[in-house]
Amino acid sequence: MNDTDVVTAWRQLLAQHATIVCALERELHDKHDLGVSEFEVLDRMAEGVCRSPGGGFRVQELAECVHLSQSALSRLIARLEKDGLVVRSLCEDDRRGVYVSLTPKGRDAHAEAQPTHRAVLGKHL
Amino acid sequence: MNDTDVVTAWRQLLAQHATIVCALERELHDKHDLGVSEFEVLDRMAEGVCRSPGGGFRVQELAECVHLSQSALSRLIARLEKDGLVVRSLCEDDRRGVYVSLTPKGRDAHAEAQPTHRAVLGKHL
DNA sequence: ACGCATTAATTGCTTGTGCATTGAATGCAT
DNA sequence: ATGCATTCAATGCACAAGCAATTAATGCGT
Repeated sequence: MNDTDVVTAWRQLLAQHATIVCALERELHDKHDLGVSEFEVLDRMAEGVCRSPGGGFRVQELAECVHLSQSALSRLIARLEKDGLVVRSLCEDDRRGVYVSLTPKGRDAHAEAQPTHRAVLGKHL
Repeated sequence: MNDTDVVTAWRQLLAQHATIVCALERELHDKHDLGVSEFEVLDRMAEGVCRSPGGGFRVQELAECVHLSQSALSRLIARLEKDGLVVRSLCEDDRRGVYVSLTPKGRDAHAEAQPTHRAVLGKHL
């Protein structure tokens, strides 16, 4: 792959990313009052990946899932918690850590938003 | 393409984007004191696309090129101008607008950074 | 048992971004 | 010529993200 091709591919990636993120941001925010990162976190949690043996999700793991820094995730979780979509609980076996879990309300919010999310992706991929 | 495939593709896109942007940000900032968006703008200008007949580049056009809002571009141009990499000049035929042009220093900065940029892309694509 | 490096998460601070607004210039219709 | 909607760029404002420092808990070595 020569330089020109690489740059072309990169720009295509940038363009596609920008288009989709922008569309998702708009739709998710307007219809469900959720940001893209917020939905992505709810989505991972609803799926159950990143689940720790204890039954909750560790902030660190979620951060890696959605490609955010741990500080960004910490605040994102705080926002979700303020809206009642997740709860933080102490984890017994390592009291430095926190378990984050979906509330029923969070599960509902995700279930409502998922079709919108899929629809936007479907349209653009 | 079913839902699962779409989501898989989307996550792959997100992951790739995150990885590359992160790597670029680090390398460009450390070695050339440039952000990714800043470089992208310099790159487009050095290429000469988005060039207006007047000889400069309009803010609006550059904004579309790099997928940023008009206001973000305005401030980005201001940063580049502060560093002496571009200059703003009045455009005669439409005095609402401005022409942005690369300075020799800006051209040099781009020429220095481009290999780094290409190298990172090459490694990840 | 004690210190010390390490790890988890939060918080202070700075910066970049988008939306909405503003100010200036344009051009079109009357 | 005058008014009015439109367009270009800049700015006020709010907010999300990263880095660095902080706090708390863990565990490893001696």
